[in-house]
Amino acid sequence: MQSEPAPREGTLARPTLADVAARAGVSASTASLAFSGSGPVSDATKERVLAAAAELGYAGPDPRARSLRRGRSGIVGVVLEERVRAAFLDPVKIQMLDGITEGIAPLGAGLLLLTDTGEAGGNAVGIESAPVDAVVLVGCSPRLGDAVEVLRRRGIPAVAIEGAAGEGVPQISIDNREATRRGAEYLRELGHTDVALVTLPFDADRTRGPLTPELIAASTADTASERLAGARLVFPDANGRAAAASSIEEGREAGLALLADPATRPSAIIAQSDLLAAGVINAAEELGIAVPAELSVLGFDGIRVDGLQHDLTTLAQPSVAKGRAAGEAVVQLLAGEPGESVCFTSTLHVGDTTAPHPARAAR
Amino acid sequence: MQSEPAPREGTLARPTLADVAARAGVSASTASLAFSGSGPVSDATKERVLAAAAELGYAGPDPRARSLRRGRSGIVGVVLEERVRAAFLDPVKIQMLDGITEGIAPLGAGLLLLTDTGEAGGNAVGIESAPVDAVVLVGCSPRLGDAVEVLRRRGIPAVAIEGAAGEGVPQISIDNREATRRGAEYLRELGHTDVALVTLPFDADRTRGPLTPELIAASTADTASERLAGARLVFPDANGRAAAASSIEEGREAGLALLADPATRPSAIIAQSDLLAAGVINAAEELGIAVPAELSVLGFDGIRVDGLQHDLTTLAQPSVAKGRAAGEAVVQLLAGEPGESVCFTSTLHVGDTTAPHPARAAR
DNA sequence: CTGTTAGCGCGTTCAC
DNA sequence: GTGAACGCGCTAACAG
Repeated sequence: MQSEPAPREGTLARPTLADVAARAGVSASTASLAFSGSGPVSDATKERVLAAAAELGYAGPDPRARSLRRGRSGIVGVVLEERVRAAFLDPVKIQMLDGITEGIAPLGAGLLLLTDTGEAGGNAVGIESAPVDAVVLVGCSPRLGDAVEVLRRRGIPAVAIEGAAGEGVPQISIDNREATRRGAEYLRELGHTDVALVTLPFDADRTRGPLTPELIAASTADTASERLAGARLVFPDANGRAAAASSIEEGREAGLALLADPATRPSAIIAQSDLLAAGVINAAEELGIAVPAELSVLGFDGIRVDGLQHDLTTLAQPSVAKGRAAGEAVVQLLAGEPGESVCFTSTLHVGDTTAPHPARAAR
Repeated sequence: MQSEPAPREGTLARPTLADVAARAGVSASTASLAFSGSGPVSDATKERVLAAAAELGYAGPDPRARSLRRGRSGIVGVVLEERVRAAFLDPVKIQMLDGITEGIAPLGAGLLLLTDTGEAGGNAVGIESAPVDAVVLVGCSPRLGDAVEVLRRRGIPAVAIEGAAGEGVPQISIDNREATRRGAEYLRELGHTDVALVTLPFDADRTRGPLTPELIAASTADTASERLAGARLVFPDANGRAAAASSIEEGREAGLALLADPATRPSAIIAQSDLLAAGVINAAEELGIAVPAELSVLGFDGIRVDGLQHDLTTLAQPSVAKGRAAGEAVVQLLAGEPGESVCFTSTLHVGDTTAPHPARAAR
């Protein structure tokens, strides 16, 4: 072994732990302990090692070698069912991500963004080859089953948020159906009988348009289906429109469609997200319909819609807590524990976008 | 060495490539080639290996070992200067992230979210210990210099978006000063002379309030400073307020403060982001000030502000392209090439939020 | 086309 | 408290 390996391509050969150890006059294992700090090393030795490292420009142990040796990479994967841009347009997802970050904080792990779209061709790092210690599956997708199977084979623990999971996969969810039912009941108590729905997309194609039985039957989106079912528990004949995404603009379009004709105009609208609700409110204001005097609007999520000047009546779900619970489940799984499934309860927040039915209020 | 290592805790020992090779009756390297597909392997052998893998429940090569051997992890780090939630509230950042994803697509690499906040205590995976092949630094921060130094020592190539970088670090930026100057000139051509500013935060504390010389002097935010400088090239005396973040709500507050007093009310406001501009418009509408008839508003970014019913006059910057360029620079660096710095040009998009100065229009 | 030989850089036994 | 050896699981060279 040469003491001075030839630098290649003008780049100085990066020093390795062994180099540092040699420079400090100690053995490699001692140097290792000096860095990981987990073993008994005299302060003097430790200092000498650190000094040697500084002189050589050694930047610490190679994470790749470390993770091979330790069997852990210190990375948690987050699998989104859409492309990054789409996922992060949804405030709820962002909050969940933030919650996940909190939940896995004790791990000190990084978050690796993964999508289940398409296949990881070639040597791409997909769900089947990512150097992750665990994975959080966000949102239910048809191919989620495959993902779980791959992970099971790889022995990588997984947690699912809002999606049918599988054996040994803790599930973090909320009471979509029951919550929506409660919201709908509140509207009924206010005297509303003629209620329309603006739903989240039901399928991967994000079909926009009227709520047809076919569309509903072909649903691959649990969340949309469950919230719809909850609403129909109270208003069995409620109809409406499916949006192509959860956004203010989509809500506005659906709102315009539902409110344009005074003859068929509902007295209340149940939107499956706050962004959609905000859009519906915008639409109403454009049409000169007063909210909540002439139209009640119910949202879902409990986010603060940036720029909306209403206090939305909504079913507030604990998005951050959901993420945190998922993160904590990851921590449990990595500790060899079973990993706790949690179903959170959404709470009806009564704001200023709902009011008694106009006819009743007029009495 | 035992041929049957004791399975621990009821978990079957995960098969390794060697196990598969043995089962298939080939050598380990052959099995390796069968998986990576990069070498000459007969179809028959390949099939046999794959079959053996399937029987054993082998899920493919261990990414940790693979990355140690190859010297590449297939992961690109994205360093955000804020916590995840804050960063992803900014549409521009999300678009950039999406662009980065596109840019590094040829690598098939995953995106690892990193923040430069605090230190990665213990064995946490921070910028100084993340198993990444390259890094994109997003946004300029005071400690960005440290980050670059750490990466240099580790030999990890870096690209900086909107931030002073350093030797060998390609920089992706836009013409903040010049673009704002053009926007300001457009306002001057419309006859405006009394122009107020709503800026992005100048420091890490995100101080909200009047634009004082002290605040500006202590700026650690290039973007805010440059855009300010550009505006003052045209309106040297322009004053205004710094927002604590780029959001509609912050814009609204600043707007209310600037517009409340009719005596000092400007005829135009230059906002340093579209979200801030949208907030200013909301504030104006609340105060019964017509946009653009009584107040012109200029934004920056060129994003579609969800829910805003105006076509904002703004300086459209190519956010996605910026991200893509950063991604491409990463690809170049990893290929051993120098990595190209790019400074994009923003274009003035004239929408319906700017109009001639009221006095001139009245003529 | 396939097998053999060496490590990648580190962490972890053990002895001393 | 420290040193010596071994191997994590895989793959890049070569030899056959």
